[in-house]
Amino acid sequence: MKQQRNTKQRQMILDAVQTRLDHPTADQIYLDVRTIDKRISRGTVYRNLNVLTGQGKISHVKLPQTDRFEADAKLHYHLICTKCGAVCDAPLPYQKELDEMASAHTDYQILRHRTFFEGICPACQKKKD
Amino acid sequence: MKQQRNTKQRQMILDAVQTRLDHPTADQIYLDVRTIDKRISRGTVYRNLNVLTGQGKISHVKLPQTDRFEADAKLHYHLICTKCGAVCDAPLPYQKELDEMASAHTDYQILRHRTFFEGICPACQKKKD
DNA sequence: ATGGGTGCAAAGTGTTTGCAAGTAT
DNA sequence: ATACTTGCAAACACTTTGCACCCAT
Repeated sequence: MKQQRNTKQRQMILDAVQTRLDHPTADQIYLDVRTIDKRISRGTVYRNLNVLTGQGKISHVKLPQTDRFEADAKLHYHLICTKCGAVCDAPLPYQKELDEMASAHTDYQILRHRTFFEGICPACQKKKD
Repeated sequence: MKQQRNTKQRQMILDAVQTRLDHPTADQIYLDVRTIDKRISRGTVYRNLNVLTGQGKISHVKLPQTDRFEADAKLHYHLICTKCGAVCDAPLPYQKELDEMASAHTDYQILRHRTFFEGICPACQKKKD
């Protein structure tokens, strides 16, 4: 694997993800970092989010619409509001038995699974439209 | 809800999805339908795939990269090869208990969940690179 | 010094949309 | 006749990339 350096941009991007408690999109990270260094480019943010994900320092949350990133690298599920798009962690443990079941019944070499729940968040329920 | 018509384009698109045994992308459907009617447009395909999904006649498989569609409208999981992108149905039943668990532990009104397994398909395993 | 990294802008993907003309009901 | 649909092309939203310069090691 190629040697990877520690640039100040990469560090700022990691800090930005770790600072946020939610699930920011790449563009939100870009905007956050830009408040500190207004010369950073979107390309650099995208490239580094991928590098940091590869290093296991952050995780890439693959959802419909727009992908998101978060500091918590442990496997877990997400909840997404189909009205407003809000994303939060799901209060359920990762079901590793599902990977075992899938492995047992297919010839795929199963690595993991990703699950996201679709529903209406409390705020949108109140709007009752 | 607005009245929906039965156009020949819509029917051809539904037929195309039902004819395929795999999980075609919108563009694959477009190409398939084009072999029959070379005047159809991508916009029409996208619009109708959404309409048909809304009618419950087909299902929209939301995966990273490119969304796919399939004739089977029952809830089920998918397997995706991280090397070649191949998609197939997972041999596991939909775990409705997960929806109940999520409902019990959050204030979201849970509608469903989507799960996809990531792994290496048999063909790519043989390539052993 | 050397090769990974950055900024910039252009190019890609995949999908949606405005509009005038067409057509199912 | 009415209003849902279509074809076309332009517009979008998000992400990747080529390139010349820069900088961490």
